Amino acid sequence: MMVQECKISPSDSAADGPRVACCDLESELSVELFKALSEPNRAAILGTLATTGGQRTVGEIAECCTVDLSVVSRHLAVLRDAGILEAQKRGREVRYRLLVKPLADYLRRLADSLEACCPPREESDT
Amino acid sequence: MMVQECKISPSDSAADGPRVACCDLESELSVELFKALSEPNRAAILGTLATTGGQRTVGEIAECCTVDLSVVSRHLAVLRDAGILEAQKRGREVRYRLLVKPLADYLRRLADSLEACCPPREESDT
DNA sequence: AAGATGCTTGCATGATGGTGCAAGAGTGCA
DNA sequence: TGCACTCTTGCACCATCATGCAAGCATCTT
Repeated sequence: MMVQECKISPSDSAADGPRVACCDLESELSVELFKALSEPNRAAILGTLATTGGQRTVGEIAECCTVDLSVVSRHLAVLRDAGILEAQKRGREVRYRLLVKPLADYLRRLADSLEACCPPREESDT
Repeated sequence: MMVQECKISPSDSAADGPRVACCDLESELSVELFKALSEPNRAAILGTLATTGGQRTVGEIAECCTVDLSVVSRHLAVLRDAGILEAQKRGREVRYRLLVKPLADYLRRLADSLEACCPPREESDT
């Protein structure tokens, strides 16, 4: 709740090239990130920030769900601490922005790690 | 807990080609999948199944964490209902297998949907 | 048939987490 | 300085969930 650092590790795979070792998987698995995405209202918030794009104030974001604004504020903090959102204070307002690239990169890196561990078997994997 | 169907929708993006619409994002966001991955022991189970590869019995999988075997059995059911694992009963044993390809495809599809909504801005996204 | 093995399920318990309300902190305006 | 506005935080409540133990179910062995 208090940690500011980005929980999604910077895409070192890009620096190291496309090679992904098998043992990387467990370290890649960000339980906190998944936990952040595992709540319906937080998913709605993420969807809102993705579709509207750019920065949005807490009040604007809160329109996407029926819960109290304080609840939305807390959800935003969770997403921010997970490294998915970035907060920027301007005057009284706090504008949140979805960190699209880091999140998308993380998802792809995780997919790569998975398949690096277990090469897909076309005949059995559905 | 009881549902057998795969919660990860079959990769229709592959059928429709690389085009991903923005409004797809919310439907792509599988809260149940993320919830399944948001528990440390389940993440360990997934890591074990990924690194060892192939099918593993419940007893074998249970060695990866310190909790009771019944707990592991329940975690496996959650992962199976989320569409990540496949169970196959053989005699007394039940062998679980990680569905690598569907999971990896889902993660990449989600990444594509995200960037389809919000084209990455190189100057601001870290 | 009887017992052993492998796994699942019912039940109770403790921990975690989402929620609303009220209060607080920070900022802008008159 | 006082007030309105925006957001965060403390607190209490309730729901969900992870866990261990015991019992149950299915299968294999003798």
